[in-house]
Amino acid sequence: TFSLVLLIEQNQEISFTFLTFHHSSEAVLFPDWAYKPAWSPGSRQVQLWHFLLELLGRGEGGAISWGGEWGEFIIRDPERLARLWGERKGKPHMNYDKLSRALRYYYNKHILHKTKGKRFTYKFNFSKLILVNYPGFPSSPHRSPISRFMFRK
DNA sequence: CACGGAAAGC
DNA sequence: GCTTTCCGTG
Repeated sequence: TFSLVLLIEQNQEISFTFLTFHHSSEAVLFPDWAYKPAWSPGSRQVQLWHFLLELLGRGEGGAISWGGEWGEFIIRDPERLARLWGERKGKPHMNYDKLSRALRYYYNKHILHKTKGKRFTYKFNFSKLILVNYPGFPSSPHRSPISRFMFRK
């Protein structure tokens, strides 16, 4: 588990996505700016793990859903998930073979690991999740207009 | 299926 | 830098 401290400045509204887990009393509160794609100029485009959290947070359930363990998720419909991801990225030929290669690149970056022996099952390394910087926080020396969560190495 | 190298795309 | 594409290997 980890705790999150937020510094709220005056008159600032922050939208949150509340991610809950089926078989756990634990939950993660994600500020939307921490992982959702920004639309402002200079924005980076959405990353796959952002997209996965977005679907999981919506509880959409058909293509992907949380598993039994903390941070674990199961891809219920691999080709449908790939199609949704492909639509988001403008890649009409996306499929699970290619999407899963992108997931495997996350292993070395400590974002995900595989739940071995369980088909289509991966696990977020939430214990390595850290907050980089808060948008507009004046004392941050290297502040950028877009703040993010990152997975600590 | 799952893995990871290699190369290309953006 | 983060995939996307392709593919040989277990």
